[in-house]
Amino acid sequence: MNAPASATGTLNPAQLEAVYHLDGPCLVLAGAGSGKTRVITHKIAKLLHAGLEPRQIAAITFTNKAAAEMRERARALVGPRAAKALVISTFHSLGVRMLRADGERIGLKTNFSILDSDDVLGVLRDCGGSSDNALARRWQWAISLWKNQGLDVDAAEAAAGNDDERVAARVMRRYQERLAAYQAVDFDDLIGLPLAMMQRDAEACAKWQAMFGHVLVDEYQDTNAVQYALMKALVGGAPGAAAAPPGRTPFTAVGDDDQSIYGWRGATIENLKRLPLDFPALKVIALEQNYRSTGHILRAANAVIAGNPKLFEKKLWSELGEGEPVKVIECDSEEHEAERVVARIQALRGGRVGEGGGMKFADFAVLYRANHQAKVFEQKLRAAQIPYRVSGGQSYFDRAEIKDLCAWLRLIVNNDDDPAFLRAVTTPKRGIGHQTLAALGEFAAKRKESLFEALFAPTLAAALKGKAIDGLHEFGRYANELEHRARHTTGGEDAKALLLQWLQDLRYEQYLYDSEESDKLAQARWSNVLDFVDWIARRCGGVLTQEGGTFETERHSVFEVAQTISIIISIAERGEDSDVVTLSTLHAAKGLEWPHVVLAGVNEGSLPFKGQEEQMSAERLEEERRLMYVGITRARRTLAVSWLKRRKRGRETVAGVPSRFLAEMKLDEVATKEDPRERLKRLRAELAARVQASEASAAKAAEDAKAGAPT
DNA sequence: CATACATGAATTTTT
DNA sequence: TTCATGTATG
Repeated sequence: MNAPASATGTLNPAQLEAVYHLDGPCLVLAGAGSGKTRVITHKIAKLLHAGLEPRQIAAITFTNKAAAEMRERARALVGPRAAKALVISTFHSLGVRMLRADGERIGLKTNFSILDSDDVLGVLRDCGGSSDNALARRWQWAISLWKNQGLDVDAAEAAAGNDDERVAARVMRRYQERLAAYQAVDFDDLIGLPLAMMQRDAEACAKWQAMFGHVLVDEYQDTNAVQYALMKALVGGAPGAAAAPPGRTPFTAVGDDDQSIYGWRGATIENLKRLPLDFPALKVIALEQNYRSTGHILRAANAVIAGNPKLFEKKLWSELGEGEPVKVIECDSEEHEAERVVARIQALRGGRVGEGGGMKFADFAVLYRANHQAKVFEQKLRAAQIPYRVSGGQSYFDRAEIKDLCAWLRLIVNNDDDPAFLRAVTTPKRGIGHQTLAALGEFAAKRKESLFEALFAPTLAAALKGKAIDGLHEFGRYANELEHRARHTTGGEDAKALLLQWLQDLRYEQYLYDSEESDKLAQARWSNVLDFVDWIARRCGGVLTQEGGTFETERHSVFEVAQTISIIISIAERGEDSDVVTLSTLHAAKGLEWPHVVLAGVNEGSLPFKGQEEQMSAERLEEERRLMYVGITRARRTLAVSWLKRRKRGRETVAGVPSRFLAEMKLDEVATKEDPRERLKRLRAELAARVQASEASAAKAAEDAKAGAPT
């Protein structure tokens, strides 16, 4: 989140009103760039002054990144001690916290596992008796949406409208049984189960309602039905009741209905509509002054969003002056588009256009509707030797080698975590094949035990051959030993020694070289593994050397760190300090800003997106329009919008039509063709770049990209 | 059983 | 164009 221009001093009247409304329910409609995070952090400071303890203030976000940034911003205001104690977390981590503390009240062991979506997919294939990944993914999708709507298995069955959904509901029933047996929960359960706990257990409900003196919810427009219910439960509104009594705990919901772009994953604008009804005392405050963008940009944004029906009246304005007009770029093809965008970046950096001279690469972003659009830009940027980063690229923790190691850690923490067991027992290969595992699985299922428990059953000998049993026992013995050792490490050095010993025991490095065809790839993966070890060791704490001296941080055992692994996993540093151009989807760009933004591929069919033979509903179109609005409002100083005259669809190339949103921006300018002189200059520069970028460096870049190394 | 080739389908994403 | 799944062949 960004320090708005007014960061130095005072809050504007609307912001002040939001900050000072401490005692009742409050909805802050924060337009794009209106200083939303400032309001939240100042309100936190105000609440502390008013006498609340830091631990009584909960600020809930959607991503770990947003939570980390908010804590950082709060720290600047209230100091490190208070900031550390504030409960700033995602819905999901708050859920984990509640379940680890009190999950036993609803029959969940305190060391339950959290399945990631790959695990879930595997379990679903199993439950549905299908090896079809696409089918399992559809089930996963359907089940997740049901859970997000607060439906249990019975309700889902009732809601299923067609045969596919009925099958999905049946799979869901077996899936839920399986989760219970594993003592595992999925991501959706991290919201749903704490809610269920509060609804079913009056004591737990009272405890958690008493926990917080004020609850703040960021990006409120992105909440789904279950998240809203959980929030209501926490602040003391009767969850799910038709006419909820007013809440006892004051809260602040901060959001922008015009930036609601996650309807497709269950977020519902109903939550905004219902807030004033569920909380009649609700104070609604709109933040309309924008501290980010210039007049031309803001006017285009307002013009586009005016095409949507309004929930709350709100119009952005700015004192930053008119700035540069929005530029429309008309392109022959995707390649042409990428080349022109690259030329624009180079021109602005060289200071040739307007007042935008001397910019860094990090001042630029290219935003698009779908991930695949990044590809051409990557090519052209590489050819021009411009460093870049692609949003939503494969995360460090999605990599196979990291997941392998995580599976081991999960198994140590929770022996009943069968997906983790299956992954750990087969990586590296230790002569335990699927025959053996199938037999073990059957045996365990019959006894209603987890695989790990079944491992040591004396009667297992009847079901399996001696050699297989020996292998399994050896594995089990080693896992137990590792668990024991992991519980008794103290601090980072100790942890590192243990983890390296473990990797050696597994012969994991050898395994990588054996399973990867090129040594170079194996090397890259091994270095990921070592990074992972360091990362865990750091989290285990101990003596830390930093600029300004050494610090002693709290020490944790490897076991303790492993317990939190799947939830903290995505906090990992993503190296955001380097000077690179950003390529990002519009969705991933929400909440960010850049001085110079290009919206690429703004064509009918792409934005608004339309699947083949899809009938576009009004709601769908409105969400696409909000997406366009989000894109426009990312820009501080210049905005360019490009569209394609020829567009690829599948194999064939079809005529491209500029997006209706382009007309809706009501730009005075006519679409600009490329100036012939500019074109010549560009082509010349490109030729030079192409000569310069030797084959070798291109090959290296390709190799790096393949190995997943950051550029 | 494993590899080679053909065919078909292609949003958005966090936890 | 690419990726993944399906079919045919050795």
